[in-house]
Amino acid sequence: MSSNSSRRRDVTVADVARAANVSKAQAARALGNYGAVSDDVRERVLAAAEELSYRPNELARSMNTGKSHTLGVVVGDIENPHFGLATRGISDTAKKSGYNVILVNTDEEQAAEVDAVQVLLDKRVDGLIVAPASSTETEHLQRVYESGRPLVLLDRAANGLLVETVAVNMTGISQEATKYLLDSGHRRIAFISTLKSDSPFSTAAQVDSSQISERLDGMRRAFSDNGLTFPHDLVRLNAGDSESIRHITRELLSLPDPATVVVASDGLIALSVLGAIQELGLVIPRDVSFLMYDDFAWTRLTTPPLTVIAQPVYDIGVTAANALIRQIEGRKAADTAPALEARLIQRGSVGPAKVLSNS
Amino acid sequence: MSSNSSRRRDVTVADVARAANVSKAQAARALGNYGAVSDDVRERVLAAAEELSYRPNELARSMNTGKSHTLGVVVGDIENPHFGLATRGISDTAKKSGYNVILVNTDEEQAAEVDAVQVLLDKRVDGLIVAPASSTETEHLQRVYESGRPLVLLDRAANGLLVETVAVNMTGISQEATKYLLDSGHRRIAFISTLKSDSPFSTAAQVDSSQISERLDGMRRAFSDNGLTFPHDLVRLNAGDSESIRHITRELLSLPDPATVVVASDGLIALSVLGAIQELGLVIPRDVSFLMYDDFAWTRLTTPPLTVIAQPVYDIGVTAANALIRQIEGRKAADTAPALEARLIQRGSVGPAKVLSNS
DNA sequence: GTGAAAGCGCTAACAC
DNA sequence: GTGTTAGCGCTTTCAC
Repeated sequence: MSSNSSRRRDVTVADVARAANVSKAQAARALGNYGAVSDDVRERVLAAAEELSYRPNELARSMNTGKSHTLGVVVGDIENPHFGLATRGISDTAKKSGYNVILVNTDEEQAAEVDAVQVLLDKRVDGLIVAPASSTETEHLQRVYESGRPLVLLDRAANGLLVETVAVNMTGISQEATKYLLDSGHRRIAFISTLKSDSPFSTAAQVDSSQISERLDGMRRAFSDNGLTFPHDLVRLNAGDSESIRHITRELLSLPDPATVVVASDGLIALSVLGAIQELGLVIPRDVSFLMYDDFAWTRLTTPPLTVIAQPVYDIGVTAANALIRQIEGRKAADTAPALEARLIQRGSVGPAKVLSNS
Repeated sequence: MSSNSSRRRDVTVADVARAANVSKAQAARALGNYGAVSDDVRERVLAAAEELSYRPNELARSMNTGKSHTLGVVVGDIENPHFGLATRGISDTAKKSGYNVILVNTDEEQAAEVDAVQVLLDKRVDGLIVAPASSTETEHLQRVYESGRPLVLLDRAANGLLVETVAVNMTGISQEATKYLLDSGHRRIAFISTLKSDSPFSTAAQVDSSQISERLDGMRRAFSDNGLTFPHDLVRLNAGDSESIRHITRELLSLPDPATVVVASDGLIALSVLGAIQELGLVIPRDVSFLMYDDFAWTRLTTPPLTVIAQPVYDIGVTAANALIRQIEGRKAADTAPALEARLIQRGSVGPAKVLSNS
């Protein structure tokens, strides 16, 4: 049986080399399998390594090669199943190509994101996947880009940044969904997002997130296609925590000219909106209609099941990871652009608009 | 304006030292703020660093210090909101203490877990948090322990491993919940878990997960407290993907002596079980009762809202991270043991047992 | 094929 | 306080 148990210090190439009676260089070559090594030497080295249960120090290795075989991922909220799923896609894909993943959560705080990117860079990750909290404050991403480190944006584009971005375009689907709502007779369509924005929404204002601005664009188009005017007064940004979302929901539904349908911009928001509607004693879709982004399993279990805009979230993660790895390994973009498209799934939460009592 | 933009090579302490007209050592001391440095020198160095936009190479730093300021986290499935939340707790806590988190997903595969632990060790993380896929195959964890690297187990204990474990004890709550079911007249109580197990469940068999065996223990106790026999035939392990769970559910509900209540061992399973019940056209709790582990927001939105066993998942993450960091920094355990307890939340999914037609 | 020796960017003894 | 000099564990010239 092997004598020494692993005590304090780790065993190094030098130890292995000594045990195998070869030079450190040869041992290193055999272990890292690069360069030229005779079969004889390789065998002896590998045997010795096994015997000593040698494990390379990846830190030292990375320092020389400059490669850490690690992908840095920065997301707003890992607790949000949307990001959970996307992260899963990234992680699975990374593993398949021999990469690890460092995950940093930013709480959707700009400062935290800047920090996270810096930390990851300092750790010399081979590349970064970032779901930027803002589409306008992007100097930190610009720096990454300039430093030459591969970077892929997830879910949201960054203004003026020529960086590969993996996201489904939301304009079309939003337009389609809105048309559907209009066709059902709805005119008072509310939209709730947690997006942090300085100005409460106003027509001209550039919205600080490509995802959200695309969705709003789609809504606007659908309205103008029908010769109607988009009800800006029903757009609510800055919806924060659950309580805030509930409050907003109650308010939207008790306006003099209330919303007849509420669109929730993600699954977390949806839960709070639905909670509020439930508390108000309103019945979907009789009293109010409901539409949400993202399709999770629970949306089929409510009464009625919910009408949603489903996104291929896992695939977005996979695609982003593949794109990043391709960049890292300096390969050309594949010509087969995988179609990432959202689609409207009509279930039971959208009904005809409630006829107004007056007129 | 500063002349050189960041081109190829990174700027190093040597560069900064040169620019500040001091020795490399002094520059390093000032930058890493350790050792003795005069105010004058510190200022010059910091200014130079700023000017050159110097960033320390954390890899090099880690190699010397042996500390990477990084926590390795190994979970079965980040897509599962249970782990999403726990991870969030870990991540928040880590950040607060200046640690980063490397997340590795194992798909609940033992081999992947062994691998993940090894990779993290190779990357020289300061410590590990692992939610072990198995309570019995623990050699890899044993090795971590022996190597002296701090290790904390999450959610599940490992047999014979004297490692700090953060998990709520499930026996008591399971007993309480089962008593509640028994009091409601249920005798045919089914339990579904995705736990991978060699043998289909049998009384004596040691179940390969502390979490699950505790839950089963609790059930058994409640039954014997009432002088009843636990219906082992209704325990289903190895429930795999969604389709498998649905199949199992259908089967349990169509036995000659069918289950009158189904207990789902986590949120993901619950979704499939509920889907199956819905497809069967059964109504909860009239036709069948339902109980699940973990309390997510959507459990309040179904009709009826679901009765659940809530665990402080986020806090489990927080506690685990704190414990690990404490170990890493060599501090003593805090005497204030934070109580992590699960509790039964009665909502509407458990009703009186359906009276059997025969007898 | 092989080995000696020079780094990678940083920290840490050790003198002064 | 400051500078000099070794390393950390590995990869990588560069001779032989």
